[in-house]
Amino acid sequence: MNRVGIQDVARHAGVSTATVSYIINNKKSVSAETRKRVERSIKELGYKPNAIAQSFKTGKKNLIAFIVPDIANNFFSTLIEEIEGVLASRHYKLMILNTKETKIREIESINAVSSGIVDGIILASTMDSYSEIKSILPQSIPTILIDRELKDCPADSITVNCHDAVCRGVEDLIGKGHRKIGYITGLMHISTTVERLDAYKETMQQHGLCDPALIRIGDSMSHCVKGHLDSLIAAGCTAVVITNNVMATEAMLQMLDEGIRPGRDIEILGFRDSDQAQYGLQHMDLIIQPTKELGKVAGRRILDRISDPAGLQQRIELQAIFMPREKT
Amino acid sequence: MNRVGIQDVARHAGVSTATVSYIINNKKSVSAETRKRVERSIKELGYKPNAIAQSFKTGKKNLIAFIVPDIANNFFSTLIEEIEGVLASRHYKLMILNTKETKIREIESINAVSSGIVDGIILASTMDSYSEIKSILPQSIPTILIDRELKDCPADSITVNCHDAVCRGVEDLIGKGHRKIGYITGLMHISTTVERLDAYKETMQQHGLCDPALIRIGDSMSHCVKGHLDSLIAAGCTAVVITNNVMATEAMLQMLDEGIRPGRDIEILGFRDSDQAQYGLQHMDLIIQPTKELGKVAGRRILDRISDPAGLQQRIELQAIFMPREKT
DNA sequence: TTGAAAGCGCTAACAT
DNA sequence: ATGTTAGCGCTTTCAA
Repeated sequence: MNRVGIQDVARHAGVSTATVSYIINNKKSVSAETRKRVERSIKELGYKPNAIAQSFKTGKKNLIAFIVPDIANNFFSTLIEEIEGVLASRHYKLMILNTKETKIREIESINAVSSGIVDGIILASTMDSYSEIKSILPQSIPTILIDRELKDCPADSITVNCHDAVCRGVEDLIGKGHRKIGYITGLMHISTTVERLDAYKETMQQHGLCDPALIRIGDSMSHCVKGHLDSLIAAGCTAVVITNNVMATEAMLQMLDEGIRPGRDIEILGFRDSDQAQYGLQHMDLIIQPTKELGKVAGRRILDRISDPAGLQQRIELQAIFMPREKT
Repeated sequence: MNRVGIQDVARHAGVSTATVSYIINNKKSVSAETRKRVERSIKELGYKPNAIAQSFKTGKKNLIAFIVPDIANNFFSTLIEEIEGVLASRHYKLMILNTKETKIREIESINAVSSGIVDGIILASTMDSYSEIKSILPQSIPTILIDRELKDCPADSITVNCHDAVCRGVEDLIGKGHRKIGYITGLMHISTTVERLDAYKETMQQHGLCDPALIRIGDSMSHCVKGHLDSLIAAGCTAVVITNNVMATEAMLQMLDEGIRPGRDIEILGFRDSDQAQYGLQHMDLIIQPTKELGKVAGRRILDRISDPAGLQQRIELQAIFMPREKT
C-alpha cells in the first residue's frame, strides 16, 4: 500500500533523486546508460510521480476549471468536448463544475477552485452582474468568460453574437408575410438572452410589428415550452422564435406529438449548435451557433492567458448564422 | 501577485503558524481572543490556504474522479448530479472525465487520475474486460464501478439489474399478442447491453418466438436508430424494444416526424431514468432505471470505501422496474 | 553528467 | 492555550 517515491527509485538505481527527476521531466542531459538503468527501476518498482507533490513544488497543476451551467445541454457538452480537445494537446486536464444555473452553486464552485487547485478558470456565468462574484473571483488565477458576458468584468471573454442572425431570421419571417411573431426567451438575467430579445424587438419595431404581449419568459433548461407555445398559438401567432437549442428541441417533440406541423401549421425559428444533428430540427428555420469553434477558441485563449497573465484584456466575438429550413 | 501564506498571517496576528493552522482547521482549542485576532488578520490579508500544500501535507484531496462515457446522456448527467450532491455534503468535489465511450480516453483518464490527484475513482467503464485496465488501475486509490460491471474486477460495484424488468416488459408485449418483437441493442461490449439482450432472448425463447433476424446492434449514443427501426418495421415487427434512454428518445422523435404513432401503429418498449420527464415518452412502455438512487448509492459507497480501504468487496445491485404506458 | 541540499506552504506531534 | 519544528515528495540551484 505504501506508495513508492523518488527516493526508492534513486536508491534502487544507485543514483540521486535529482537524476531521477531529470529523467522524469527530461530536463537535463543524462547519459544513455543511467537513463536506461533508472527507467528500469521505475518500471520495476512501479513508480508514479506524486502529482500533488509536483504541483506543490512547481506551482503548475495542468488543470483548468470549467464552471458550466448545465452539462446535459448539448451546447455546453459540445463546449466541454472541444475545450478538452485543445487542452489535451497541451497536457492540460479539464475539471468540470456544474452549477445547474444556480448562483449558489456558482459561488461554491468559484470558492472551491480559488484555493489554488487549477491554473485557470473558464466561466459560463449564471450571474446577473459582475458585482455578485467580484469579491470571490481570485485575481491571481487567469480567468475567461465564455458564452455569457458580465458587464465591467475585466476578464477576457469569448462570446457568440446572435444579434445579426436573429434580425435576419425575424426579417425573413416578416418577409414571408408573418405579422404576429411570438418569442420565447431564455433566462432573463443572462447576456445572450437580452441580446437576442433586443434584436427581435428592434426588428419587429422597424416594421411596426412589436407587441410585448407576444413575448414569453422561458428558462433555458426545463419544461416551460409547452405552455408558452400553446398560449402564443392561442394569441394568433403564425410564427414563433425559440431562443435556445434545448427549448427548440423540446418544442419540436411537443408539436409533433400534438400533430402541429412545424413549417406548415406554424413557422418556428429555433437555435442549434454547429454540429447538432438533432432529428426533427430540419423543419425549423435555425440560428446556428459556432459552438465547436467557441470551445476551441476558449481553450486556446485560457492557455495563452496563462502564459501571459499580464496581457491586455481580450473580448472575442464569434458570429452566429441564420439558416432557413430545408424541409416543409 | 504574491500569494499571502500562513507565515504572513501568523506574523500579522503575532502568533505562530501552528495557531493559525489550528484555527483554519479548528483542530485544537484556541482562546476566543486569539481566534478573533487571527481571523481578522486572515480577512485583512485576504489569506486563502493553499489547497495543494494542504493536500501535499495531509494526503487528502477531497476530490473524487468520475470517469464517465457520455456526459450529454441524461442517464449519466443525472448520475453526476446525484453523486455531486452526496459528495458536497461531506465536502468532497467531483472531477468529471468524459470518455465519449472510447477506450483510449478511458485509459488516458485513468492515467491522469492515478498520479494521486484524487481520493477515489468512480468508473463507468467502456471496456470489454477488466484485463484491459487491470495494469493501469491504481490499487492504492479506492475505486468503484458504476452501472457497468467488469468481470473479475475486485473493485466494488453498483449496478442496476434490468433483467427482470426486461422479461416482464417482453412478457407483457407477448401477452398483448405481439409475435414479431424487434430489439435494438446498445454497445455490445457493455455488461448492461448483454444482460438486457439475454433477458429478451430468454423470454422470447420461452414462447418459441426467438428470431435472431429481429435483433439490431445499436450504439447508445448517436443516430443509429432510424435505420434499425425502419428495417425492423419492414421485417414485420409490431413491437420493438429499444434498450436505452437516448435511443428511445431519438426513436420517439423520428416516429413522430414520420407519422408513425407509437402505441398505435407500433408498440415500443423503451428505457428512461427515474425522473426523466421527456416529452413524448408517455407513448411507450418503459423500463425505468433508478438512476438517482444509483448515483446516491455510489456517492455513499465511494466515501465509505475511502474511510475503510481494506473492507470486503461489495456488489450492490438495484432493480429497474417495468411500467406500461399511460397513453395511446 | 551527476549529486547534495534547500526549500515549496502547510500540519501535527511534541514541548512548554 | 500556544509555540517549535520536522517533515510531506518533489524540483532545481549550485557545486563537483
